[in-house]
Amino acid sequence: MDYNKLAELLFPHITKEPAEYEKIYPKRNLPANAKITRLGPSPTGFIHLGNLYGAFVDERLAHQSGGIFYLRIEDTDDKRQVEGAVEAIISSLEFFGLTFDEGASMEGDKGDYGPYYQSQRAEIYQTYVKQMIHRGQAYPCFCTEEELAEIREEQEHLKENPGYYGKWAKHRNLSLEEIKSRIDQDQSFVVRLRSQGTHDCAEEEIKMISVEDGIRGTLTIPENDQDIVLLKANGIPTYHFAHVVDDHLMRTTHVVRGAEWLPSLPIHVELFQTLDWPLPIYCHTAQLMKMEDGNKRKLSKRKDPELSLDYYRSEGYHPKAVREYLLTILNSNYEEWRMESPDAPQSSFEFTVGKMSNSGTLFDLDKLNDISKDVLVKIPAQELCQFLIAWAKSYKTELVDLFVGHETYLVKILDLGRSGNKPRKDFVFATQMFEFISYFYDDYFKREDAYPENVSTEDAKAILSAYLESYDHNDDQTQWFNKIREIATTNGYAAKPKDYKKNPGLYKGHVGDVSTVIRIALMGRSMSPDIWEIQQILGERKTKERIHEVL
RNA sequence: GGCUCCAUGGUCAAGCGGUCAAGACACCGCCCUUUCACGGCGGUAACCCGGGUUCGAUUCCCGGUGGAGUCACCA
Repeated sequence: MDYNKLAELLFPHITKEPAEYEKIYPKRNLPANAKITRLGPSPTGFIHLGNLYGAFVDERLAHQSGGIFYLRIEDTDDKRQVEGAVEAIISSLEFFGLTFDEGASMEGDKGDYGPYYQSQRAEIYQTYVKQMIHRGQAYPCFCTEEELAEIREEQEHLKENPGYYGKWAKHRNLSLEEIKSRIDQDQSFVVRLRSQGTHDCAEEEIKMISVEDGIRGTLTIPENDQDIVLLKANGIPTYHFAHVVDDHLMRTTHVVRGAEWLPSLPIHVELFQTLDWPLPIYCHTAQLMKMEDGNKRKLSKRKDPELSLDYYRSEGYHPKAVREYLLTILNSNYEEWRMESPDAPQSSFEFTVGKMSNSGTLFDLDKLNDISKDVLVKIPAQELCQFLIAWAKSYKTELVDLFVGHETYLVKILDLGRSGNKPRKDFVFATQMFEFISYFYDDYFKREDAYPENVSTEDAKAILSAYLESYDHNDDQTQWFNKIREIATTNGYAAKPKDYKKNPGLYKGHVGDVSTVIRIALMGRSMSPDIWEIQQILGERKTKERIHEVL
């Protein structure tokens, strides 16, 4: 077989030599230990927490080492393109604090190793494919979908491994004439790898290969024997081939990807070897799991829309909280570090791939919420106010007028009980925050809770009218509370909870019950920060009004 | 089904041949307290099973079992 002729027959339009690309995309001029990582999303526009989790690893590895983190769009599947998806991905990641040094961006490609859209790199891939054909490392395959299905059926019948390999690879050894005639008939073809591996032997002879994984250590896997598709009929490469060519030419040093790629690692290893390129360091991350029917399951794009990044954005989780959570599940020593350095910026933590867990991590909303509380309590009210406004503008437009123009009011509310050495940790995410402070806004104020059981309706009225009567907006907190004690006493409630505990028979309840009545009249619920402070913000008129309403 | 990965409390997760087997979340109790939080103290709760190796295995090896992933002209 004259491979030279074959290569020309198949790719007459390709005139460049691989060496030219090597020159255009030289080794990067960076310090020896600088890591080059990339995120390669397919533009379905959907990106979930699991993607962010992986992206974080990329970002940390690159930026901690003075390397490069770039964005490459893996749009080799034309059936799955979604309009505006790239923008959505970029803005999502940006929101959560992930920035790229290079690659696809809102303003177009950035950097010297582009184009960064795989769909625009057809000529590059074909150049390498042509070279492989020329060397006898690849060949055209004209099998139709039906033929492939037949092969599979027969393999299933014979209980052999499915796939296109060895003796099943029907077009592996077509003659040049045969190929020529099929081309003349305009038959479409794919280009396949002529795999050097063979499983067509006794089990113990199957060659195993070892790969050092950054997270998992030494991986021992059987070598590849599949004649996988390199180039699809439309001239666009499959993921496997695009990955190898791109990560080589873009000089990626660390390939971070989910564990679902582990089974195809042998393919990639063979490709790198065939092309005689050094292997990048693979880091196969554990999958983020979800509990379903008592079993853990990998997060899925289709099945778990509630785990899309947009879900967290719309619920109003603060990006810093999400990052903090991700970091704690990403590196087992992060939490410990955080306890020792509660105020250090996240970026000063030294992230290491070796500290990553390699079993699936269950996504834990409780934990996220808890972490979120700790994160939010440290954010100044002023900043929280801006955060709430930005959130409302995107996801809750009816609240915008409530906030904008009344920032001072909002800031006061958000700052309630947060000073001192035991600040309240009431806030978790925007939706919840607004719910929590909603009683400050008449349109959203509602009375939900009932008076305590030990307080009769008559007593409640008596307490409230006495409260209204003695109310002086200028009282300081102590004066105000002394009045409450008086009201408690005159109505048969203990002025101090301890008195009540000592002699429960002497009282109907204690001062706490009295304040609860007032609290419910004012806020509509039995849980809230300090009543006096709330009244100061609410103002005298509104305070009195609300008491009046229930009398 | 083949292949691969994984296996410590409900969840996340330290551990790397000898520990009373950390810690965090959740849960429960107590304290603080005018409510709810916050905070403090305490509590319930774990090494999948069976063989080895060893003076000694959660830790190393083998075999089960269980879970997950993957077997496309999708990534």
